[in-house]
Amino acid sequence: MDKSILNNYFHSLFPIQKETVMKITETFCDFTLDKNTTLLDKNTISTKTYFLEKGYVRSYILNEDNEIVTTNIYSAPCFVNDFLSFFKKQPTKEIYQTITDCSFWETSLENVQTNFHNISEFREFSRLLFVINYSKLNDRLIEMKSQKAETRYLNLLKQQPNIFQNVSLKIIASYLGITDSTLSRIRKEISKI
Amino acid sequence: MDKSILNNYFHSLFPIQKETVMKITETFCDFTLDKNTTLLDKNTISTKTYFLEKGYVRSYILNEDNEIVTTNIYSAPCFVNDFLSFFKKQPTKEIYQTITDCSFWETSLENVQTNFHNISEFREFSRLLFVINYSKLNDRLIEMKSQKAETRYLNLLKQQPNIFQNVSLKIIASYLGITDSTLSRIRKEISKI
DNA sequence: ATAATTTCTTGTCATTTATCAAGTACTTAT
DNA sequence: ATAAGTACTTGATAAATGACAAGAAATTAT
Repeated sequence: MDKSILNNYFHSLFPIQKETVMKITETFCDFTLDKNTTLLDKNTISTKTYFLEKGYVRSYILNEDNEIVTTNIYSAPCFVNDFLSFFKKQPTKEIYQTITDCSFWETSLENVQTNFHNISEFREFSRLLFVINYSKLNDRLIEMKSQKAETRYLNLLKQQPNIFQNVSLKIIASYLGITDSTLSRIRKEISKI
Repeated sequence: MDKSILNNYFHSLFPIQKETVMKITETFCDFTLDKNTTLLDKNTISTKTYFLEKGYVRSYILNEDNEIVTTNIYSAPCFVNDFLSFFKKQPTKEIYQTITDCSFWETSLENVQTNFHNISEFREFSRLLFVINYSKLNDRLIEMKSQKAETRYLNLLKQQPNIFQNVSLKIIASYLGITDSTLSRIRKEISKI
């Protein structure tokens, strides 16, 4: 039950006292999942918030033709949450699945609420997480609209090279919004130079 | 100084007492802007949060070739915010500009902070706004990755028909991530049927 | 160790969308 | 009222990406 990675995550984002963090993470419980295991299924209501301590997770949807569209790739350490489902108790549209063996910490909405309303630093932290996540998503949408596939690939390679060591090209292609054949061709073209 | 639209916006999203809303919006001040006016410029730090009471606003970035990429279209009533700039005091990447004549309410970060830490209903409301905005953005990214331009156009037409009465096709095309000629051809194709 | 499955690559061809350029229809400013 | 600018459309052509299929390489299961 070593909570150092979880606790350090709070410190890394926000100036906050050691005791406050310990109080916040007091209710977190740990568990592990093997690779290719569902963390949170489609059409369920997420009752927990998850902190990914180690490993890689992705979220995806199935489109009309039942093809997988990867919506996000999470690489530890980070929180993994379906905000709409967790905070508004709505059924998930996406499926969350481990890509590698993973270790997590989890806590309930009830505990989050207690902390949110009683610990001002946790409120600030929560809001900061939203701001950061929103901003990242916004950047991805801008990139998706204004850059071609090759540029998006090169950006990802630069910004998250670790993903390429741990996630299959099939998943990465789907995350970039292209087919795996197109990704393969892009990589071939780049390797020529 | 009729705050009814502003106040009603709170009630429409969240069960909350009349008195609480009045306390929250007490510090909001109103102002108007003519069409095609900059609300928040690039590379500035947003010191206010804005509520759009009437009119249409868009945010956009200029890409490498100095072409406009419309990132969002806001139609009243709604909050208009650059979260990263407002909450993390970072310079804006986007430019926020009125599309039509607009009326706004604004308040400072200081006031938001006071409410956030003192009024539990405001905390819940703030978080709800984040959850909703995040979820909308996520849906747009999924659509952008998995649907072709014609489908994205038809979805927008269905979900926000009012935009088409108030925003030029040039801006709508840029919002949809396509050129205005492509949008023109899509509309021609659809009108044939 | 072998078979089965999945991932990755590559070829051919089709579809979607962009680019550039020109013309018409509106709006806005003087 | 006229000129200037902007929005919208359309044509011809090019670029980006997808669809489908087949084979090679890697991984997983038995």
